[in-house]
Amino acid sequence: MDERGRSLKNNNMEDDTDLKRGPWTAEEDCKLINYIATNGEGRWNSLSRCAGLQRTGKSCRLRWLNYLRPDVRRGNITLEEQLLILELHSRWGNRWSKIAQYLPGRTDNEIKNYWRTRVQKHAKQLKCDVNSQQFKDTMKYLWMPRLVERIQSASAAALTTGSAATSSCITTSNNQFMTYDYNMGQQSGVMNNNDYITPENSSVALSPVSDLTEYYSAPNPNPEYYLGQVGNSYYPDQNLVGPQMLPENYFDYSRLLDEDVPAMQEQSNLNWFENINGAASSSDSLWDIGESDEDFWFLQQQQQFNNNGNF
DNA sequence: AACAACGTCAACCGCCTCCCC
DNA sequence: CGGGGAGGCGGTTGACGTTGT
Repeated sequence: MDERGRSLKNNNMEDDTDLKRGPWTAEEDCKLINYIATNGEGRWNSLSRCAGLQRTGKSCRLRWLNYLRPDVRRGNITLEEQLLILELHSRWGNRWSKIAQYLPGRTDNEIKNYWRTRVQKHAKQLKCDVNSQQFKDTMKYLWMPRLVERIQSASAAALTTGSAATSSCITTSNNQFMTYDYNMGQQSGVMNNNDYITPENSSVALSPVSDLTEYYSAPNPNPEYYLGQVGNSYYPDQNLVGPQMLPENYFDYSRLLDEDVPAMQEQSNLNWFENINGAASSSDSLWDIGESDEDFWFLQQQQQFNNNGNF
């Protein structure tokens, strides 16, 4: 037992002096993987014993679900995923496991961590409570449209390079993306994550401070108008930017229904989101919400809101 | 170079629900 | 029906890495 494990509190299990806690070793991982590969998962307490692991059943379950499962996705939360998390959280609040159902390969823990580290950080910067109406409005009318704008810009950039309309991407285990041609039904190329679009190499200019008037010159006072009532959410004036402007395989998450989940889960091995809009998944550190220019942008917009009483 | 502050995320805790006997 | 075990969930912690001073 390591120092960390030794220092942790007893969790009220029956005589658990032999139970190990703290970080998992490669050997333990190996035991767990091999056992589940042979016998399947479930019955975690007996699984732990039979696999020769000195861990609680809960610990085994958590390690498997959050880390060792073959379809667990690792790495940056994409723009689409960020948008979906914001949208679903606005509907369901901290129902992390429910939200995670809509993000194949992502765990509730990962989404929860994302929310706490990124989203709550913004609330803190804006000096408002993450559950306040003010912050919800900021998300709904600023952050989410901004994400949509960035997704679109990335898609448009990909279109000009001829890679997005009929192709999608599948993440490989070594952090490469196979472009996949729907029409041809075959792998059409491989590129490294680093090849993805960034503000530096994009052929489409993306202003660091977006022009909100393009979308929001006359905001509809009814929030439902932006949340699922229009074909594609967040585009109140479809003459300006509407569904017809979007790539044909762009995902309209306003259509998400509970019954979609099983089918989405079936697709999880193909990394569903990258399939929807591969090039827009260029969510590296330069594009992620949370970078300093984005922070500045939000603060600026928030200040404007405070002055005018609207966006 | 050293230290502090901050961010990330794996892992744990405690409570709740479900299900079996 | 109810007691108890197992599993699931949301909240929290703390080690470790990164960034700033």
